[in-house]
Amino acid sequence: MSNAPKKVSIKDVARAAGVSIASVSRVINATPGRVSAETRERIEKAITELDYRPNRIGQALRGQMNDTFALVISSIQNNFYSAVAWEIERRLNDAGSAMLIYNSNEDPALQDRCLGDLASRQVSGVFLLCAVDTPGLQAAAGQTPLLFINRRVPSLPGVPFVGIDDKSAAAELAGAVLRETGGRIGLIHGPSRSHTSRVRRDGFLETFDAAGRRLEGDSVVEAELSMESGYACAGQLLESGRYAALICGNDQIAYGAFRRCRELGLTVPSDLAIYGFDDNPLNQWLAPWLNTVSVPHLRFAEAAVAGMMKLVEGQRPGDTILPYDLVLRR
Amino acid sequence: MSNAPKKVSIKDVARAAGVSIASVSRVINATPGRVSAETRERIEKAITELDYRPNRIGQALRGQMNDTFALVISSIQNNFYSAVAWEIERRLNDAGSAMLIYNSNEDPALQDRCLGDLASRQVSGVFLLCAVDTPGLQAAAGQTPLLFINRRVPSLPGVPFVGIDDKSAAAELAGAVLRETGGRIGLIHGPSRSHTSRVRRDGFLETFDAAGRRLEGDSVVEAELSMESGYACAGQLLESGRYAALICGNDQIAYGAFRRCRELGLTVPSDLAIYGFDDNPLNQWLAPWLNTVSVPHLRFAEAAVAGMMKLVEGQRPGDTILPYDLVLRR
DNA sequence: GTTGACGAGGTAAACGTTTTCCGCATAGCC
DNA sequence: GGCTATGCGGAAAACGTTTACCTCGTCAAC
Repeated sequence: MSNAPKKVSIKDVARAAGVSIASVSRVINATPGRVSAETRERIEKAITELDYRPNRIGQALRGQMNDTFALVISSIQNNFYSAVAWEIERRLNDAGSAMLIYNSNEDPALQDRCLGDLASRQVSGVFLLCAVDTPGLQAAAGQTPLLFINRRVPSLPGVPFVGIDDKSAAAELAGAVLRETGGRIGLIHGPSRSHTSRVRRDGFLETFDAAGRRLEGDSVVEAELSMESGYACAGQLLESGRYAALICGNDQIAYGAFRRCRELGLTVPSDLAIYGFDDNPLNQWLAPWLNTVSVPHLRFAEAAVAGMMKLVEGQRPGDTILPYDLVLRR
Repeated sequence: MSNAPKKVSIKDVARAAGVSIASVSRVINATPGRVSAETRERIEKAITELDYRPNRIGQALRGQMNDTFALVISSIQNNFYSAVAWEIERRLNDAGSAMLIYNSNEDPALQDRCLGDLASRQVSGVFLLCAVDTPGLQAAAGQTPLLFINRRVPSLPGVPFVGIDDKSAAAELAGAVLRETGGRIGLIHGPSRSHTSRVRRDGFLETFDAAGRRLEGDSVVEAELSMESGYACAGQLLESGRYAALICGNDQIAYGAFRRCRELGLTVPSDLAIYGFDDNPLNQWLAPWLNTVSVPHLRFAEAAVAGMMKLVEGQRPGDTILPYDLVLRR
């Protein structure tokens, strides 16, 4: 404890090697052709002997850069988001960068607090895993490289986006529902505040309309993207009658619906089929009853990191629309 | 994009208010009795007008402190760990701090890479959510405030710990198993490399011994703390005979075992009961069949943050042993 | 022998803060 | 009026880097 061994700085290395700090810096940064082989060797020896590691704070202050990224996630409970977050972390770490993490909880004020905090930390870039449109977001857009994942904010078309074609995925899932059931269909979609949720909802509804099986108004309800809300909305729906299938705006909502069905004595999927969206990696272990759209979270992370790297180099990457898969479990 | 509006620094505020940067700093830090009310007011006006926020990098460089903490988590897949992590993040954010996150994946080399990276980032403290004993950990212990959560490292008794009494929890759970089943019992415990896993295993085995129902050697297998490993080990166990109950080292293992049972045509819990450990918050939604020990993840986070705050203030908080609950679902 | 180029390495400024030290008034005291 | 105490505020050093600029040899070319 206490008497911490003094941190070793570039000065100590310079002194140990008998050179100036400039030369040490040149060795660290592998500046080409500025230091002789013999001096370089001496410095490297001193570095390993002292176990010196350049202080990132000093580097950041001087170079305005940080090798630190931030990820703002809108729902800590959503395991699909977690999975994406972790994959991003892994890739950033492999690249020698670190990741700050913030939860915005879909709350505009909280999101802005996060973004403000970030600004004062000089991060190199920010991943937004489902952002909401706020003044703070608009302000941040001019200051820091931003990248949207899974949900875009229409008022910021210049910010690159990584996601899937939600509309067509929703339409395909709706097609599968139509094929597999002739009974009554319920829809619990996400909040219309979210662009992605709106697009999915429209994909579902338009497909049903086109097939001549328009959903009645009381078969469609709006939920938050949470298990609790799915539970509540499923209860509301199911007390007004029998359903053959429930389509949910994402897997979290589906989990809530599942619990409600169980409590009502309904067996899934024999009494009623449940459809979700995202394909949480946990599903194959715990939710074999869930039909869903598999969104490739690994490729999300990959594309997001690649896009961010371009961004920090000053390029302007385009949007990345990834393929998805229908997962129909019986 | 590009032409980013120049960041506003303390100098700009000083110029705008017609004072020196020292005075601005005094206002920011609320240094008592060093600046007159009228000057303070002028400075505060300039601050809000320019929307100035002190640069944390500069502050960190000067003050050797960062208001940034790190959390190293050993398994990204474990939702219980995620839940704890998120609760810590929330509390740190409320306190105006940020959280860097790292995944060690139970890999000693990866953990040491994380700790090395952390050292160069001058973090204020590190939460270790299930650490493994490595040279890098020993080195970090002298440099930075450390706090163990859920798993201690016996060779570092000086580092505070937040957790439960795993031995007695395991014994209680084993007692419940004995009470509820007269059939054959299998145990899939965690890796003996982990102190916590060893303690839990001993708690189980000693209770069975004491009750005169010693488990035969082939009813006990060692798994990693993952669903995949639980799946594999459950397969190994179940091919050697029928079991009335399977006790798993944690919930992740139990999920894997559940999937194996399902694939073997066994119904849980009527054909066979499954017992886990941790009580992942998801269980109440997706795993109503799972008996487990409920570890209070909110209080973990609370105690961990409180302990860390003491640590950064130079105090030496003691270990925190929290209460647990048996969750027996029928 | 003078010049120029080039290679190696040092000096010092700059990044944005905090904090120590100092100076300048004003006020209070004799 | 001279003295000190006090309150306010500025100057500058320091934190650990990077990098633009400079200096000093050495060597080749004329």
